[in-house]
Amino acid sequence: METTKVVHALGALAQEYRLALFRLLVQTGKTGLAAGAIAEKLDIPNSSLSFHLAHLTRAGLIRQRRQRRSLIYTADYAAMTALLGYLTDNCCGGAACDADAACETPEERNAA
Amino acid sequence: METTKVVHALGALAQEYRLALFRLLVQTGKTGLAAGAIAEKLDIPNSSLSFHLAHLTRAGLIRQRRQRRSLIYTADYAAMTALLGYLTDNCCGGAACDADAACETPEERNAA
DNA sequence: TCGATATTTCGATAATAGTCGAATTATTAT
DNA sequence: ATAATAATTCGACTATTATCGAAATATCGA
Repeated sequence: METTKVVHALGALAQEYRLALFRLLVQTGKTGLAAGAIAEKLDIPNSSLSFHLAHLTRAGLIRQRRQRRSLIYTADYAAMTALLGYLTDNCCGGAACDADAACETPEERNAA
Repeated sequence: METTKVVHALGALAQEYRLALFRLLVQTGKTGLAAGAIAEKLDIPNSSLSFHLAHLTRAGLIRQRRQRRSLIYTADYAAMTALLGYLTDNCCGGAACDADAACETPEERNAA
């Protein structure tokens, strides 16, 4: 993953609404959610949501498909895996940030 | 790690110079680098670098210490580990993005 | 203390990001 | 075809980000 893509992906997630939106889609899984349903869940105007959806799409983190009148959005897990891969490979390296630490369970992480 | 902090950390890394800067500090390890040395390596004016250093510091990703006349900057590995922990816990979940995938070696990741 | 060195802060400017109502486009049901 | 529904694009605005020279601050050596 080249750094330009990484910067775009990080920028796409670096906003409250977009991070919440992406988490929502990750939780929802491959069935995805329609734009309208997302706008309702996040309590945000449609036009604002469109802006953020476009941002995440440009960054390659989410995908769009049509289902009847609705546009369904889903998280692109592969893109997220690639981003995490880049970060662990290039932005980690200290003793506290090696492969084992990255693979701790959430419980182990909280205990640290 | 609360989402506000996550957003700030992601935003701090979501810029070419800052990502390069953070990677540089990660590579350098706990000995760190003086601001001047960083400016030289990244070929960026001192005042611009200061702006980016402040940004990363505010986000809690780097630390500063004084050594004679120089300010030495180091990566905060724990902060990065916490960020990666949040992302793997909250922004992953699909079959292609589970704990095993996150713990693949770089070689395994490239092969996928 | 005085000059030299290291870095930050200030100030001005250009560019980008975020917000949201209104208008527009696309799709479907009747 | 036409009305209803779903979502995007447009436009106008405000706020934040990025850039960099010049001035200010802090530390050290002689």
